[in-house]
Amino acid sequence: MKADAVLDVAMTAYWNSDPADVSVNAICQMAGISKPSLYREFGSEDGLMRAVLDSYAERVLSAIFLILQSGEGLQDTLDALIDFAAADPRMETGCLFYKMRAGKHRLGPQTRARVEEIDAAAQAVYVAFLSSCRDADTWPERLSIEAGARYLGEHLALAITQRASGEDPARIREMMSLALSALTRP
Amino acid sequence: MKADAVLDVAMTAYWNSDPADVSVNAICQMAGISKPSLYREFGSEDGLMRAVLDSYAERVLSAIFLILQSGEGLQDTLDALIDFAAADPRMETGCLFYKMRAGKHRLGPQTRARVEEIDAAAQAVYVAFLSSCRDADTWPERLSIEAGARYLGEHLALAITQRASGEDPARIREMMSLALSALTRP
DNA sequence: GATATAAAATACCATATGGTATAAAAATGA
DNA sequence: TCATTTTTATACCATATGGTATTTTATATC
Repeated sequence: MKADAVLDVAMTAYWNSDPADVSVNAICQMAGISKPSLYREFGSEDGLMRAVLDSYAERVLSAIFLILQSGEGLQDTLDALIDFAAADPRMETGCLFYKMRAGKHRLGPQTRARVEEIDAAAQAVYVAFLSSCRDADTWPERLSIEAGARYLGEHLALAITQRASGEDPARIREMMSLALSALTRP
Repeated sequence: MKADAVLDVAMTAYWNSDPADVSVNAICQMAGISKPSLYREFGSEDGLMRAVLDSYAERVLSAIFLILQSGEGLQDTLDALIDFAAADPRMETGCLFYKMRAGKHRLGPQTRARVEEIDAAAQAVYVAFLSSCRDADTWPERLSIEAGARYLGEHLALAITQRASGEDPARIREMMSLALSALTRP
């Protein structure tokens, strides 16, 4: 059994339920490998989670960053983000990164550090996006780019997290549209 | 040791960290009672949590409902809510109810049922509040009262949850103000 | 004061967790 | 073909969990 296959199994398991609710034993069983094999490959549960998060980041989070860098103007890009959060099938069971972030205190040191790195990277991407294409006419006065970026990030997380809890996509779309309209209304 | 004192100890423990991270053993130790005593009083961990949630609801959640029923107009009441979420010292470590709701799948049946009851009650209170004092001029067109109520509830939860994770109160206030401005802007 | 009764504390059980030592098996070398 | 080394799997360990049976302690009654 190759390490990539184990990573895949662990990722879908963590992703479909919650990292805190999936044990190492369960992953070994699902992947059909023994615990010593897993520990030789990843060192610890923390090491496994960190590897899963890395793999997840480049396979999924990059999709969000791509939307932000495609650059079709503020309103269109926000609409694309809303589409992604409320309708993309990949987010049907939520976002593994947000799940990890929500239970950050339960993570091991490696995984927690990666979560914080990714969080900072995402914030930087939001800032770059907003400063590249915000419209001075519709942007709220006295709202800094940084604050707008945090606002955007929080609402993306909120929408996708609601997705994981089975909320109606139409409602999620309505909520997120309403929230983000604060960034494009004069 | 009286049952009320145990309830108090359990409530602050659950509240300051997270219901999922506090064991029955730890509560017994903190309260200075034995496990059999606790189990005789509350039957199970689920029973204890349900009792704690009931006690919490009448001691804390009622404060939110009071703000909504005091009726000073839409904008003023929303400001009072923002104040409560971002600055009230009782919310410094977050809201126990929201913590339970966020980890709903980890709760026992009694507690989970209570969480859903309280959730529905809160939504009803928001609806009553909004329909009593919304201003047809500033209320967004094509936004139902129910959707507005959900929006309000979600942002209250978001703000208080951010409070629990140590976010800067000033930032929380800024975010929540921005979000709720969607309900009072023409 | 002796005894019956209610309360509480200790000790315990079954289970699950993350993690590892040891025994079995397979592959590799001669 | 036999010996050596490396990989794999079984069995195990220490710990923590929710929950109880049993023993000890205190209380009340006679």
